[in-house]
Amino acid sequence: MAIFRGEDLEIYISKIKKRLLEHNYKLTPQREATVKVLLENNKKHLSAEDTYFLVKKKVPEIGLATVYRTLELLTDLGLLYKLNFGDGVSRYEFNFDETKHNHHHLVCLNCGKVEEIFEDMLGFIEDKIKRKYSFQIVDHHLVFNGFCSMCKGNEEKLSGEVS
Amino acid sequence: MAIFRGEDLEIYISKIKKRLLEHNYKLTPQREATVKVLLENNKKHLSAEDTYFLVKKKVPEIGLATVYRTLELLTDLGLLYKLNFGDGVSRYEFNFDETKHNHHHLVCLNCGKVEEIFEDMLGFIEDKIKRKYSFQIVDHHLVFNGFCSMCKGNEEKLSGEVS
DNA sequence: CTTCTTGCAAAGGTTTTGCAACAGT
DNA sequence: ACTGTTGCAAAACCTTTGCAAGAAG
Repeated sequence: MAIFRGEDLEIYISKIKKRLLEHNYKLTPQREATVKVLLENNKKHLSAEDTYFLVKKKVPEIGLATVYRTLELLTDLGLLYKLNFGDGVSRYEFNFDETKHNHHHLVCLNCGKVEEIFEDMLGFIEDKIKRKYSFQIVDHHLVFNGFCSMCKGNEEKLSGEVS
Repeated sequence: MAIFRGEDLEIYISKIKKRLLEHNYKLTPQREATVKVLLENNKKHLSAEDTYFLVKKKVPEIGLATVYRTLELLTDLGLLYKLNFGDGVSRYEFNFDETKHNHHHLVCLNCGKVEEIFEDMLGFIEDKIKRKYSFQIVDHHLVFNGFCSMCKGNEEKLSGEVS
């Protein structure tokens, strides 16, 4: 998925505006700035506070609560995906193909880096689950924890640690 | 994985005691009661507070902080697995086979029920990730969101909701 | 003794909410 | 006017931490 800038960004924002209007919500300057920040930094999995500080550069008077409310709104509309990597904060990324959230995350236990991989390898698993458990799958969330290529080899000094 | 009670429970607790002692920790009455509660309710994915109230029945004077500290300790020792279903609290379950966390969760978007499925279907995916991304996998966490067999058919009245 | 452990209370950090003011239609 | 939206501050919420007292070897 390409990074959004320039015209692409404007096109995507107008799509979002349309979607908001369909639900009787407005694309206010605060919301637009938030959306832009999220689109421009989509691979960084921004937290609410990350987003807040970046939006503040565009709209200095914005409040943190507004960012939270915008994130919640966009998530409820299915435009954003709320992620949790276990670090105590929710992180967000755009859900470009709203029907399928077909990528996964590799979270390094040492440096904390989050790498995205864009392969939906779960098709056959989903089919099996649908059949076997009568469960209608809407989305999935797959996280692999381990050691990234840079940190590999350092895990010995970590594995024995107990808090 | 069988539910633990009676003798099985005692055997498992003595294993845990041994593990704690290896790391110079004691199996105090508070810790033992916490472990018992977790073992007796392992399928319920208890939160810290859930656990606290259940432990309080056995050891009324226990404090919430002690439960948190016990959960952290057991998690650090690899005996517990800390789960996050996106509802704002951490939940815990025993990690019986400590080498592999090979089951997944089906979380219903309507009733919130969490169903466990005990199939590790990710072997070939892990192999691919190891090769392609030079990522050393330690664990994985797979959650499917959707509608359980009981709630299927009710999703229409939910899908349009916005907060 | 010495070290680990506990309970309580306080603090920490993230997220939500109440409310009066504001904006757009 | 009416409804949605905002910023601020306060509250709510989960979790962690400081500390003096307690327990165990």
